[in-house]
Order: sequence, then structure tokens, then C-alpha cells
Amino acid sequence: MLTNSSKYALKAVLYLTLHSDENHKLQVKDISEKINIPKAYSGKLLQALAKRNIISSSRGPRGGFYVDEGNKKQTIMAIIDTIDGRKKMDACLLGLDACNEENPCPLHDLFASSRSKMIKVFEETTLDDLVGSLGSKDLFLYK
Amino acid sequence: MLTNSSKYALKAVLYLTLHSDENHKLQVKDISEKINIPKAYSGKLLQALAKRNIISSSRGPRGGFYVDEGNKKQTIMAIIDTIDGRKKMDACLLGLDACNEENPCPLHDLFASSRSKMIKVFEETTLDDLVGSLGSKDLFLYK
DNA sequence: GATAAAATATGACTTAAATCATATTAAGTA
DNA sequence: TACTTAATATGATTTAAGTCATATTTTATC
Ligand code: FES
Ligand code: FES
Repeated sequence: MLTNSSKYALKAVLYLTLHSDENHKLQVKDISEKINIPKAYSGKLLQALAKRNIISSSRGPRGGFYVDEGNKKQTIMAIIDTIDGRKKMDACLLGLDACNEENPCPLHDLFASSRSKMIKVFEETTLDDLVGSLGSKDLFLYK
Repeated sequence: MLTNSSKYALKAVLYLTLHSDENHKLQVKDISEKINIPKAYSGKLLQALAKRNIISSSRGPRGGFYVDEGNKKQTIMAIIDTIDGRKKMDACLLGLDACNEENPCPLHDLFASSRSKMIKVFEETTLDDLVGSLGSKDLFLYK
């Protein structure tokens, strides 16, 4: 469903959403340690996310990555799309060229409704929403 | 969600289910051409499936692969499990060690119910069921 | 039995995902 | 302005998935 890369990206963004803001930027090293993923690799992913404005970044001393109020309007799907590309989520289970009702593969009907629901949730859920729904629960991201 | 390998396997088994029986065995070459996947690779997958009794095979002249009545009791999930391993389907969206209600990751609740439904369908749907539900519709597996 | 046909078993090769490394650029601080 | 810090850009390396090739074994048929 998701590549390792987008799993990492999701973890990183979630971590930033809860632990950073304009005045509390985090460096790659801090983030990667906290969410237990390779540092150099997470750097690359964070850069891609920043370029797409999913997260924010600033260079130089006291720089780092952070999530501001604007970023919190971004959705789960935006993150997945940035790293994996949206189309992967729409792909036919059997890998056929197109997945649709007109020319459904034998598994389409077993599967399409669950998938649609999942996609809808990912498209509609923003970082803001997630933070809200987590409430006081301690975020679990490490292992 | 599924690897390429299990997509291929599913296509191959579906094809065999509809176009073979004890008296009409199919060779690797026939199958791979019809479902548009590399021949040598499909051979490997068919062998793995036969070993697990998802499909049947016989060697020698007039030999080949086929699906008999017994094989038709196998489920979609059995095929996926043979090739990818069942656990992949249960994995946490974020790649955490365990996925469960006790220690859910932030995305768990957005996702778990859709996934459960999907898994349930795959576990409960047999090849027999699929053939039945397809009815007279022409199976579409090529591209 | 000898021959040929087909799966089986095994391993090599190729490609893409994942990981690591580093030189460059921008920004803050003194 | 010089120096330091941290992201950025780029590319090399490693690993695993996907692909291909072939020698071996089994079985039908003559
Ligand atoms: S056509 Fe295969 S899942 Fe939709
Ligand atoms: S714990 Fe992450 S999806 Fe269940």
C-alpha cells in the first residue's frame, strides 16, 4: 500500500506537527532519532516535503524543520502523494492498467468500496484533525 | 498493498480457474502469454502455488498446471499468503512493530476498519465464489 | 526401454527502492 | 564581514524485488 518512504514521511510529519512550530524548529537529527529512521534518508524526505509546502524549513543557525498553522491544513493524502505519488493508491489490485467500474478486474468489487473509504479518509483528514483527535493521548511513533 | 508477485499469482490462478481442469492442463507458456506477464517469472510463482496446493500440476508430456475442484476451495488470501506472506496485510500503516488497538499509531483508527473489511473478504472469498459471481461476464485479466 | 515434454530446483542477472555520503547554499550571529 | 550552522542538491552505494536462464527430474507415449 505505502512504500517505506511514505511511512517515514508520515511519521516525520506527525512528529513535527506535535513537537514543533515557528519558534521550535527541529533538525533532521532530532527528528530521525525520535521516530527511529535513518537520518540521511529522513533528510531527503523532509526536503521533498518542504518543497511541496507540507512542512516548513529554514536554513542556517537555529534553523530546522517545523509545521506551522498553514501546514496543518495539509492532509494525509498530500504527504503520501508527495512521496509515493497519488496514483499508487488508485491502482488496480491486479496491476491492470486502469481500475474502474467499466472494466473491473475479478477482484474489483471485493475491494473497491473499502479502498474508496480509506482514500476518502486520507483526503479529508488534515494534520489539524489528527492532532485534535489524538487529544491528550501520547503519540506513539517510535517502534 | 500487494507485491507484483502476488498480483501475478492472482492473475494466474484466476486464469487457471476459468480455463483449466484435470483434462485441460495449461503450460507456463500459455498462461503467461494470456495474462501478460514474464514467462520465467510466472513459472516460479506457479511452482510455489502448486507446492502449497493452491493449484495442481503434473509433469511430463501433456502435463501442466490446472485448478481442480479441491483447489477451488482455496481463498484469495491463501494465494496472497503463499507469495507475500499473510503478515504484510496486517502491518501497521506507519510500519510500527505491531498494529493493534492497545497501542495504535495515529493513523490506526482512520484505517483499521476498512482494512479489516478487506481482509475478511479476501479470507472468505474462494475461487469457487469468484467464478460464480463472475457469471457469464468475460474475465478481464490481460492489461 | 528410449525419447520427448513438461514441471522443478537452483542460481545468476537486472532494476528500483532504500540507504548513505558529501559538496553547496542560505541564514543567523558575533 | 567572517564564521558557523543547518538545509539543499546531487550522486554513490547497498539491498531486495523482480526477471531470466538452465540443468535436473518426472511422466506419457512410442
Ligand atoms: S480493476 Fe482491479 S481493482 Fe479495480
Ligand atoms: S498501529 Fe498503525 S495502523 Fe494499526
